[in-house]
Amino acid sequence: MNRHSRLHLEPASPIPIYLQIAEQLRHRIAAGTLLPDTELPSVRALASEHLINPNTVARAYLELEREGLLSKRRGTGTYVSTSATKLAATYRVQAVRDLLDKTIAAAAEFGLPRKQLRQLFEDRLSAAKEKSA
Amino acid sequence: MNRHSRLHLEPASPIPIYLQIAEQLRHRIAAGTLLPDTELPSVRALASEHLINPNTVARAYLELEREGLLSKRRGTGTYVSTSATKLAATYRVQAVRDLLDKTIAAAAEFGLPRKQLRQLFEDRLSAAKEKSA
DNA sequence: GCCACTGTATCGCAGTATCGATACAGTGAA
DNA sequence: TTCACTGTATCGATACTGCGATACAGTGGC
Repeated sequence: MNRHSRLHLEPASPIPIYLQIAEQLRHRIAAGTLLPDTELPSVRALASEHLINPNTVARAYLELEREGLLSKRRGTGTYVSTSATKLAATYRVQAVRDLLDKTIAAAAEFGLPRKQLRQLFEDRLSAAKEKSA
Repeated sequence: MNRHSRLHLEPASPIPIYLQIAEQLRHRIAAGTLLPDTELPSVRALASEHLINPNTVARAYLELEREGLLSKRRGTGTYVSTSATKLAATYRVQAVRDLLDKTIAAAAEFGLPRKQLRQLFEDRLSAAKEKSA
């Protein structure tokens, strides 16, 4: 089994643990840190490492399996699926697309002109740039 | 009491009733359909009209009071506050701003280049335009 | 076959949120 | 003061969610 750097889990967070796990694995897959066909830690191994329940890990794995990022074989283990890297990227683009649609819908719904929405978008983009710099 | 067109409530919706009420009132206030200083239906009146509990209406009113859109006087009634129209508008702009920030953060977090994000934004904007046309 | 490892299914507990029933409290006109 | 109207506070039923304990089931090396 490969060496994985520990996940960063916050039990006190309002975000459920299984979603924290899923998101961090998704991120690593998209970033190429977790390569296709890599074997993941067993649900028990990851669970005991983080002092949580194996089912909680299983639930995270299930999420990612549904997204096509992981493939599981009972009795054998859980693996990053072959096409995962590309999939994870498109999955994340889709997430951004959804957020954009939601934003645009919210703006349209109360009659914010397209021009102002564009302006706002550019504003926030610069604001984000400032912060990161 | 003024004549208000009925709210459209869906008890089966996953969105809580009190939020449905709040959102629709917010919308009417921002749109100028509900003018400042207008008296709203009493919690009991609105509740019995929609066959729900007065407390559910009260909770919606409470939300809007916190946002400064309504002002309540026990024993007297609930009124659209004087500066509500402007407030509601800024409230909604803020909502869009928050969504934009969330979107930009999501894009940045997995390294989507600004250029592509802009492209995506324009894409979705046109897509929305198509749909509305 | 045996055994130690995989993932999975079932059950129950605890925390939380929505909403209703009901009782409480303030206001103002008669 | 009285009464009919306002909003408010309290309590409980119900549903849902996250997650743990525990038992079940498949796989492969010995």
